[in-house]
Amino acid sequence: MKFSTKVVNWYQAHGRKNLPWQSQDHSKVSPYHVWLSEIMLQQTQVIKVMTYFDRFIEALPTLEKLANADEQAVLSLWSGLGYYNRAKNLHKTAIICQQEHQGKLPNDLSQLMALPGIGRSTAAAIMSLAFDQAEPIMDGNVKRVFARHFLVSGEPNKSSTMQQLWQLAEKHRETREPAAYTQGLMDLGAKICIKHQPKCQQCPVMQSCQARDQGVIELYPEKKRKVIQQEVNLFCLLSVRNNQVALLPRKSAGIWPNLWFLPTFDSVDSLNAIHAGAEAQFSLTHKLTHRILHLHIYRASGPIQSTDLAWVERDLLSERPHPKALTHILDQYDNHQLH
DNA sequence: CAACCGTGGCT
DNA sequence: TAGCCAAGGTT
Repeated sequence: MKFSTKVVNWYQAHGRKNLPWQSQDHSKVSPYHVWLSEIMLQQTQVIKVMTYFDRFIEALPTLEKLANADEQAVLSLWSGLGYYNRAKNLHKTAIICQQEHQGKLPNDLSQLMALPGIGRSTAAAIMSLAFDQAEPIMDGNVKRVFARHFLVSGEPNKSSTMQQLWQLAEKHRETREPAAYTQGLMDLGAKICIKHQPKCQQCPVMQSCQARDQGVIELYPEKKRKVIQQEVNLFCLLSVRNNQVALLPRKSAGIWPNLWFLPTFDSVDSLNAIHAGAEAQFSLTHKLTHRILHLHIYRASGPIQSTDLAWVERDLLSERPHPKALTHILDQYDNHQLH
């Protein structure tokens, strides 16, 4: 039996069929739902996406409503999910679909890849899951399954490694049931061919797995090269009064683009230059993928001068897109107030 | 290419 | 604990 057939059969028996963006009836699968889920799931675990997905669809049930929404509203629905350019690109793509694709996601791999935030794997996932076309994906799960099964060495993100993986993916394309195959591969990676202690006894392709045959399963795929996290000190002004907090919108590029956060400076001097007498309150560390942020929180000594400044009711913070770090800072502030 | 871009759970 | 990394894409 072919590799892909084994995966499809396994999916029918053991795969996930009740995720919020799935439908038992394939003719009812919504490309909009599939696309949104794929974007949310980039570098993000399924369990976390669940609540965000439902809330998002409830607020913006159609691609048209997404296109007509404010970017701030879209970012608000994304608050806490991370990688905020995903949300900005989602919004941009919805607008492009309205203008150039009759209000729909194009049923075409190249046209999908031309849209902001949609790369080859996401485009292929939409093609197979939403349109039932035989386009192979190559996400983290599939990389692990393929690297083990076909013994693909090399750093997983190196172009030469990716090239080998894509070649294998194309070779093992499934034309009869593309959606079941794609979902089956991802489920296999998520449930069976997991990083530590994979459940090979439950794996439909165990017999042909080369890494298992050679007893090197946990050595594949190779580890990613470690990126050095640069440490950054940021100096933030925290002003709270009458249950309101003073926030500024961040720049449209860099960390937390267009999100609301405390007025922030990159040195004490630049903070003092504008806010002489600001008083240090507490510090906390916030880790990003490539940065370790040391956030030093100061209490403003006087009024903050800025035309963009907004005093936001803390109870209404959900209406303003903001990073998790702001929540952490306010939690810390509350703790300090209590003691 | 390699850096950039969040967050949280697991070991 | 500290590292690893999850349904990646863009610049």
